[in-house]
Parts: sequence; C-alpha cells; structure tokens
Amino acid sequence: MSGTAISAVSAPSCILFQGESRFVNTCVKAPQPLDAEYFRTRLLSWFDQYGRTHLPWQQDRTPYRVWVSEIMLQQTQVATVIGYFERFMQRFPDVTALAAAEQDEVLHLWTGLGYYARARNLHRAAMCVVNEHGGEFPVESVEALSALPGIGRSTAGAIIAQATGARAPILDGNVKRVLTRLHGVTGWPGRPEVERRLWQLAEHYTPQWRCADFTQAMMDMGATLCTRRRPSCLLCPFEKDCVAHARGEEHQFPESKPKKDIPVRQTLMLMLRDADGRVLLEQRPSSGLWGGLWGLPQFDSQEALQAWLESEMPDSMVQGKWPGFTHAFTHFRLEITPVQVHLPRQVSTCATGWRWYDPDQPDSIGLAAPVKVLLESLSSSTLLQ
DNA sequence: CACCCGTGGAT
DNA sequence: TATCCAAGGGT
Repeated sequence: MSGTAISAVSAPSCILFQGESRFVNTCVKAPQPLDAEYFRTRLLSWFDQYGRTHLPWQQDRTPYRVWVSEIMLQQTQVATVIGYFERFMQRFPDVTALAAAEQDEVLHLWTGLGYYARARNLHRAAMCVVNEHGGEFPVESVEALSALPGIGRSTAGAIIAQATGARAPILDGNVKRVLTRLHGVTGWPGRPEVERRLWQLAEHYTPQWRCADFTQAMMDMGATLCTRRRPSCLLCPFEKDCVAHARGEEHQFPESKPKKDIPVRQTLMLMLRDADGRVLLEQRPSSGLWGGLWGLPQFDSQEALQAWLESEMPDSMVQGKWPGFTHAFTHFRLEITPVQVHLPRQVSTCATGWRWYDPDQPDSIGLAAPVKVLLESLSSSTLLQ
C-alpha cells in the first residue's frame, strides 16, 4: 500500500457514466483501499468526539461481560439488548454462576430475544470455560475462542479487541456496510468472495493500538452515521473518500440478499387444561424452532392431534377452536390453530418433558413467543372455567 | 453452500 | 400494512 491517502473515487465513477451498472458491477476492478494509517487516525478522532462509551457492557469490561453482550447483540439491536443484558448480569454475575445454572433458567432470561441456540450455546460454553479452561476465557487467539460454541470469527475478534485491546479484526453488519460503501464493493456480502474481500479490508485497517476503540468506532459509524437508510454522509469523516457517496449511491450498498418467497407452515397447538385451569406444556426438542423452550404440544394435522388425545388423555373433551393466527418469522410464516381441550379431572403428575402450568402464577421458564401470548390471554380471560 | 434459527424496530 | 433486516453462527 502506498504511504499516502488514496482517494478512490475517480476511476469507477467515470466508467459508470458510460455503461450499464450491471456491466460496471462485474467488470470494474476493486478500488484500492485507503491508506490504513490515514483511515485509523480519522476514524479514531471521530470516535473520540462521537463514539459510544456508556453502553452497559462497556463498563467493567471483563471477557465474560463482553462475551455475553456480543452473543446477545448477534442479529439483535442495541436497544433491545440492554434490558436483557442487565437482567442476565444480575442473575449470572460471572461465568461460574452461569455454568452452574439450569438451562431452563438461562432460556427464561433469554425469552423474547430470539435465536435461542445462542442461549443454549452460551450455557454450554460457560461450562466449557469452567471445566476445560479453569474458568478463564481463552482470549489468546481467535482460534481458541472460536472453538467455544456460539463464537465465530467476528465475535471472537470483538471479544479479544473489546476485552483485551489486542489486535483483532471484526466483520459484523455495521463494518460490512461501512466497507462496502467506502470501497463500492458490489455483490451480497453473504457471498463467500465478497466476504473474503471484506475480511481482507478489515484486516488492512485494523490497528495494533487502540484496537478496542477502533472496532467500537467501526460499529458506531455503522450504527449512527453510515446507517442502512438515510446515512448522514455530511457528518462522516470519510465523505471525500467514499466511493458510494461520490456516485450518490449510498443506498445501493451493501447489496441485499437475493429474495425468495418464504414458505408457510401450519400447526395445531393444543391448549389442554385440567380442572384447576392449568395448561399442559411440552418441552420442545433441543434443536430447531424454539429449541429447549416450553410450548403447547404441536401437531401437524387434526388426525395426529386426535390420535394423541385418545392414547394419552382419553377423558379429554374438545371445547372448540380458537381463531387461528399467523406468526411471522424472517424465513417463514407459521399459521397457528389453537385447539382448546378440557380435562375434567385433575392430573397431578406427568412424564418427563411435560409440566402443568398455572397461567395465573407463571413459572420461570422459557416460553415460545406465541405461547406466551396465548397464556397471558388465558390468565386474564373469564371465558374459561 | 444453502438453509436454519426470532423478535422487534424502522419506514 | 408489508417489507426489510439488525453487533452471526451452526449444520
């Protein structure tokens, strides 16, 4: 790399006026990165004035606290995480406390955050740190950290940089947005070639010194200036260097994921109540949707539900159907038909993986989102005896 | 490599 | 209201 700042705007923008954008996208050479020292200096001086330094996990930066925050922040917005983080730290102040917990309680504190595999992996990783690393996080290397469940390359880099200050690049959604715009990197960042290029750029810019501030600054840029929509280019320290801005095409970067029509799945949810109004809950399989959470027993078809009732709860009586509703996920839509069933006698015991749940006295367990809504409507409902 | 996994904020 | 997608990782 040359020793001076390189403005990367001129070459690509000339070509753009001539050909179709598709031609340009596939044929233009990747612009040279800026001089790394120039970039760091400007970024850090911006950070010193505008960076975020008062987030909960930025105080008392132990590897444990940074780790928990990074996991919670995966695909989740800062404002959503703050409350969960504080409750989690209150209950599990250190890795030993977390490792000693029941998975159920971890999932309970995670309820509503989504991506529950993160919570299961977090719990497993805590036990791993305690049992195999003497209670200390292996922050010596990205490789050692990535060996823990739930920690990938970017999260490992973030933990190292934030908790120890050592040099470690990160590549999250914010950094991807900043880098693709700055260099006019085309192609969806999920594509391996694009991701390779972005890692290469992240490596190029990441400094030996003030690495915690640098990585935080990259994320702050992405979160507060270089936002997905309506970025504040006039306030950006790299306004003059940004390829996308020079073209007036900030909104074109990063390219979005190719669309696919999402499938619709259907399910029946069994609301089986005993004479005391308690509801039968089933613990879901440890993998898949709402893995490890408690939910209403689900069936693919009316026949499957009937067969189950006849074999397991022969005294039960179908009370009628509740109106179905749709629960929308990112990748599919779930059409839910709740079926209300009454069990005339009281049932005290049941097999492992099942429990009776009193809607008026909620337990500390993880509940699938639509199930939580249904149970809350039950507790305030006068329709039921 | 394509797909899976959740919820809520923003427009 | 519909759509996109956020401090990604696992399989």
